[in-house]
Amino acid sequence: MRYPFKEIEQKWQRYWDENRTNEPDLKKATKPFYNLMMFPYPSAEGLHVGNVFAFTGSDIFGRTKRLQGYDVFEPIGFDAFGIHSENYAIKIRQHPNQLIPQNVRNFTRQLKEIGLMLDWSHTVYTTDPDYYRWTQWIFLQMYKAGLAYRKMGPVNWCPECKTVLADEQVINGECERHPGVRVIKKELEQWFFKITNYAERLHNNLSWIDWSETTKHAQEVWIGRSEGAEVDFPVVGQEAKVRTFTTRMDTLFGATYMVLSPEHLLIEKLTTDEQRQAVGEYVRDAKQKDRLERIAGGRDKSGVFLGASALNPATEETIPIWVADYVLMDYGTGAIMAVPANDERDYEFAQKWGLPIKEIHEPLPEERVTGIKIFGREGILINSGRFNGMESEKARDSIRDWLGEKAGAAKTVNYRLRDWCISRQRYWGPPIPMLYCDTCGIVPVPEKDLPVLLPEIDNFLPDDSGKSPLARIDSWVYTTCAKCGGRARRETDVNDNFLDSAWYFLRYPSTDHSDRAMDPEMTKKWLPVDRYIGGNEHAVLHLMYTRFLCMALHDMGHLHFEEPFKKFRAHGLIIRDGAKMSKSKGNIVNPDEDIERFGADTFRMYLMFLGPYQEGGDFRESGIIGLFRFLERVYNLMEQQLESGSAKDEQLNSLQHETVKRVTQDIEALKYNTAIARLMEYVNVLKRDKTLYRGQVETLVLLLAPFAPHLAEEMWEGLGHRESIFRASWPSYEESKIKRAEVTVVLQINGKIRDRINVPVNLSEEELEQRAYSNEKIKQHLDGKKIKKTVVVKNKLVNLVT
RNA sequence: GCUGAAGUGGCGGAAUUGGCAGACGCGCUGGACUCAAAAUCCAGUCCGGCUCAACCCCGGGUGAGGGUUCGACUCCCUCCUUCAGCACCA
Repeated sequence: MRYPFKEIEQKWQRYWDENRTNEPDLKKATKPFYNLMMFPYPSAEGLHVGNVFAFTGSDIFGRTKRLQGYDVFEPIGFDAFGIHSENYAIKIRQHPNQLIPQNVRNFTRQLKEIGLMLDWSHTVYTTDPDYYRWTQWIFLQMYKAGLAYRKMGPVNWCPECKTVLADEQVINGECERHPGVRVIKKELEQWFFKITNYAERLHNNLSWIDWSETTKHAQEVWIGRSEGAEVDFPVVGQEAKVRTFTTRMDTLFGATYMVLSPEHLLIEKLTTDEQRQAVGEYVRDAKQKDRLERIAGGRDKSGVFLGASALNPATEETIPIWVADYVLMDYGTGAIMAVPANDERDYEFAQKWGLPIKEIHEPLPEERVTGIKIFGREGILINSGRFNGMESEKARDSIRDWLGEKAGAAKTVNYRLRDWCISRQRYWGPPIPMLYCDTCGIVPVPEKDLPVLLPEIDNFLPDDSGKSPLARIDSWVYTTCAKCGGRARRETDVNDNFLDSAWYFLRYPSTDHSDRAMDPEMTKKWLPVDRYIGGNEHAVLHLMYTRFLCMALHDMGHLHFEEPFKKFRAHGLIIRDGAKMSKSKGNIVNPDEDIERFGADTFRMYLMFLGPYQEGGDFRESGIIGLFRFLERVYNLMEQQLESGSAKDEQLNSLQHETVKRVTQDIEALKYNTAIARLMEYVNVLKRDKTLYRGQVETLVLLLAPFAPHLAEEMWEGLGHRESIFRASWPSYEESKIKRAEVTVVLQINGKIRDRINVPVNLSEEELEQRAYSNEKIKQHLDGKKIKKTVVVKNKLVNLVT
């Protein structure tokens, strides 16, 4: 019989909708389980296979938890503000106000067709004033807590789009939408969040949060903690000192020159008259170049001598001070002591400009032989005065202590992490709720006046003024000061889209509460999130901002936890034609067609069968048919007569228990591919057998339910049940029933398999050995050779060594 | 360049973590059903040798080379390749 997936899927999707089976009672729930998936941004193209893969994997987990007796809350929302959506609107010349609702409708249809166990009664739309008023409220809390501040900062600017770009839209220094167009740096006054205040905690908590290792590693690198010390270098003939940061205090005796970053404040003061012109030109040039350009220019070490010199506090030698753009102002102190003998960059610079290179480590044997220099290494100190002969690692502390306070030598920790630039000179986002008053200065919009509504304007196109399109609407910009009642201007920038998405999951349980962002009772009950599954592309953006925001809100007393997710697991990527599936690669596959042809259940299972969920898989349509056949075979089990109870045959019974065990474990480990393989093996055996028992089929249908929920419901009903299968409970297994009477034991000679024998379980080692000796094939292959040693592993093998 | 992950049939991928390599699925081959095709069902499918053929039997085999071990896809060393992330962070 043909498997009528279309009717089945429509029928059960309607059933779930009408009976609200996917909506747990958030207040009354006794075993809450918050199963979160990363909400999508509703692109015009609709969901692609990568999204479906991500959502399905999360849904299978949630559905399993549901069957295991939890009150599973699986909400969804739309990350509909932001540059992605806006750029598309610009491209097709449609207003985002119209475009976004269309896209959301399309996404909603697709999400429902996949058969996800989503609770649509707590949906969040970031573009909804009822949501973004609280995004703005969060901004105000950050401001109150001193975590939001204004400063001049560089932004990515695409001259072609005439607009600011988000970092992730800059690919190798070029605009995502205009390949070949170099993104430039523009200095604008921006709002920043002080994420760096939390660098240490963000780093330290990584040691205990239960996240995918790959994600934690990415965050660790991004935060970039490094321990070191600061040292002052006195300037020769002047009052000034140059403070540097180093992780390698042990190399201090090898510091033969110094370098200041082009933005360093001391440059002006230290530059001599002879060098003033050259230095001025260099600095001006360097400042115009953005970071990407500096990198794009290769690792060519440009620089200019300031004319001034400093005293190396260890050697008391005079060393020249240079300015060069390979030193960055926003890391450490913006100045370095250069040790060309142990640092590759310093070495390149010294080579180019003829600066002295002083060895401070005993050369390694391989360096002596090959003549290849190895940088950044540890060793025994030489040319280092009283520290000669000391191991470099030890010398770090010793030299620092020796220099002591006179040289300002103090232990410090530096982080790579930079403050989060929140401002966007764009239209499609929540306006930053700030006012500028001529008399009062910066004034936050009072909370009672929120939301600051995003005005509906026809011309939302960005221009090259460096200001948001909102700045063009005088009637909106000019308002009264909340403090003095005088004339004030509004902040015209909107906030970064990542702020919208940094707290959406905090809102889901509280969507019924319009008087506050997070209802305390609901928050206490449902948060932190039990399980979060999403893509690793957000490892250092969304997932970092989210952690930061939770810590900040925790410290302000709004949350009872500081880490938002009890468990986070990163899923893998869907590969197609050898590349990650993405719009820019042009290898996107829309799931609609496959779902139309084979049904959602088949499609879900196919995606999960591609490979281990946490590693992703290679998408090609050719394999879908296999899963369709499988479900059809399962469906056709319904035609057979069922005997009541469970299988009488011990082997079959054992297989059933084993299948339950392995499927349960595989799902817990997100190994959906092997879980499905187990189900197939089980079905293959059921098909082979003439008598089918009700217990066997019910078990199968339950195990299948997370993967193919529609078919499972249909069959569950066919088995005579009145309620949704998701009100039933997950099958259990008994370890004792899995044990079989017989096992196959391998007989080897010198590790080569010569025969396999079936023996009773737990047969003694002595007995196994005897059986091996008396085995015909073993005798043949031994050919009279003497046995030196016998290795016996119970229930597994006997290996004879000759 | 640095960091991380991974290399297994024609393809996607399994292997209880040192103990039967290739589960499961796709594809392919042969057969059944059919006037025929599709669909479905059954059988076979790592490579090579032996064999008229099949079964058996024998040898080889998890990117390459070496090592540890009674025994290595699994552990160690060297190298190659692919993917992902970071990229002058002192």
